[in-house]
Amino acid sequence: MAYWLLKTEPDAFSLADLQAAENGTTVWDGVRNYQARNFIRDGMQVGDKVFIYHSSCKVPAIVGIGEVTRGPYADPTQFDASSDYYDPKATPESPRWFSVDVQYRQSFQQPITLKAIKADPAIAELALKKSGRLSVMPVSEQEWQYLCGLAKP
DNA sequence: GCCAACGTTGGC
DNA sequence: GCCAACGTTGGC
Repeated sequence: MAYWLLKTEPDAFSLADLQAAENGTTVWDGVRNYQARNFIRDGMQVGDKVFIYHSSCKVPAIVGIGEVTRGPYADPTQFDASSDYYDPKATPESPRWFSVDVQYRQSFQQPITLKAIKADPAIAELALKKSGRLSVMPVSEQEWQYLCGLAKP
């Protein structure tokens, strides 16, 4: 079992939207970055825990937790010509992009803000601090436990 | 809305 | 295979 951080823009899809979705579950589609794709395709497994991070908003923060409940599998939007995420070079035989299903687990009473994360030397190695633009990134078990402690003081 | 960081594309 | 141009991300 591994731990991850997934970014989402709350204006487009928030943790509350995940909670409200059917079965509290959504397809995490539209990842179009190779490094992020590799983490999904080669690293993610059913049962993995994910932090949900809100980006491009007033208070960027880790706001809660979800769990991988299916996948990884080929991102269906890459084959959909009407989708913003359509990729004409992808085929079902050799898909280029991958998705997982993510199910809602919990919302933090106290979100862990990017400001707090940046100011905390205990998590200096967190990928979020180092590679600001990656939308899927691994989190170590130590980082996971530490951050959960911050969220529920 | 600005701009820095950085990934991707395409000409050579 | 290099690298300049370009586009996107995302904090502020």
